[in-house]
Amino acid sequence: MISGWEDIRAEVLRRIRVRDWPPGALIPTEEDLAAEFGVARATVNRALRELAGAGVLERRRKAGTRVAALPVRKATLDIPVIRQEVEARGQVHGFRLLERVEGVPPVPVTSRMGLAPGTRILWLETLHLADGRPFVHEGRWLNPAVLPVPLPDFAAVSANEWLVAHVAYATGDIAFAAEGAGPREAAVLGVAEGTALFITERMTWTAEAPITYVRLAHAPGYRLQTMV
Amino acid sequence: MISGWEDIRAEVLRRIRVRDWPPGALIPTEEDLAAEFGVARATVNRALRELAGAGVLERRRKAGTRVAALPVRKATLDIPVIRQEVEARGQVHGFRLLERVEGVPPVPVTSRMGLAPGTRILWLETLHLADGRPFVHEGRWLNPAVLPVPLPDFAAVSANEWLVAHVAYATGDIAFAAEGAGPREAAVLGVAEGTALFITERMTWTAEAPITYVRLAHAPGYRLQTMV
DNA sequence: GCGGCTAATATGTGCAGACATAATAGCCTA
DNA sequence: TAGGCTATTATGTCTGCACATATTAGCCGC
Repeated sequence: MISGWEDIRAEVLRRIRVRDWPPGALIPTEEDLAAEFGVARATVNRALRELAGAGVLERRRKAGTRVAALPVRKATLDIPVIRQEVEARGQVHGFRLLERVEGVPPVPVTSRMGLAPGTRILWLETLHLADGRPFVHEGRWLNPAVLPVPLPDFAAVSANEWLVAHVAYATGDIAFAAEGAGPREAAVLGVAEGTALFITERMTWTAEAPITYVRLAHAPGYRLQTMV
Repeated sequence: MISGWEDIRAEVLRRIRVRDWPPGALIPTEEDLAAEFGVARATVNRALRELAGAGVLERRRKAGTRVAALPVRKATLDIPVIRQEVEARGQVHGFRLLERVEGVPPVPVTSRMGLAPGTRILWLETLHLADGRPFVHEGRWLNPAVLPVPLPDFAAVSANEWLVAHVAYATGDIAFAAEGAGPREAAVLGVAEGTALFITERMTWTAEAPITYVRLAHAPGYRLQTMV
């Protein structure tokens, strides 16, 4: 017996998968489906809206709902705090603050952060450990102009966790790439120079000003995984 | 004037960002908010549900809704078909089928696909081009047992696009990693051996049987980007 | 036949009310 | 005091109705 929007979502997905409704096909209207399943239109709407959000359906007013021809798979990733990530593997998290200085970031960073050239901001370099072994090398530029004072001792509290607890973040973007280890990363992570490393880059903003730019270089073997 | 669930979502987000409601804090109940904004509870529910889905709020029955203390950023990635990805850059997509043979995949692949050891399946090796230059090296194991016959000429039509159009996919998972280029990848992509490459691995299943396992090795410079 | 206006239509969103469900807080008993 | 049961409560979901909005199909005039 079908009832509830999750049942309807499952049934619609089943019909798409067994090709009752092949890619590109127009499916019945919400009203028709509601009548067929014996539920209210709002319930069908909820189910179809979810499937459209997942990229399985394409909906347009008046035009109707059709099965996505080239399903742009929308994968959702959980980007946890590093400590949680390590602990989720059953390992013990630790970190060492390697450097804390003020300076002028390189041009690509200033431009991406939208800072005036020559602005001096805070640089933190941290090595995260899992069970005592190098896990991630973190390089972070922090804009002190938007931070509450006093700043903590970043050797005792991870910058990431202090920020989420004390700064009103707004938006950001994340990028992933693969790069060969530079001399500094190689030395800190204990790998040969040029070793392929998984890189995560994050920019965070308040409504107006940049908060922080982070570059994470993950130790070899790191994988970012998703379920679709 | 606030009305409509998107306005409410924005207002709640604003209060979180300006720390009216700091991380970990309990926010008013749906009923209270509905009264405050002069809307129906369903409207508030829609707004709060969206924010919970984005990882900004945590909701539990009876316990109420609280601002996520460690916001597990949920990033959504669009995983398009390679042709679309190339065309979105304003480049011309092309591809060359390098190899098509039947064989027994290596053990890690058979086990991940859940195939009996020794099963012979189809292997396709393809090089995707953007404006004529190497873009992605694709290695693909295909389970012919679940494919409709006749199989097409994969030199003329990309395996990926033929599959989405002709096979009832069901689920899959995606993983990203960084690896040094092997001899084959280096030769095909025109880079030095050991060059850091961005790797995408995809497994696709019908309800019961594995369909395909793909490994994509992206040419240097590739970035996977997200907006949060 | 062509261009533009209009009416029809499917989805988007809203409301008020209802019942379901999970999880806590507090009570009651041993 | 500890343990378990129960009432309470906030969210989860559903219904039936209504109106808004985008977009298409078709009509109409030229």
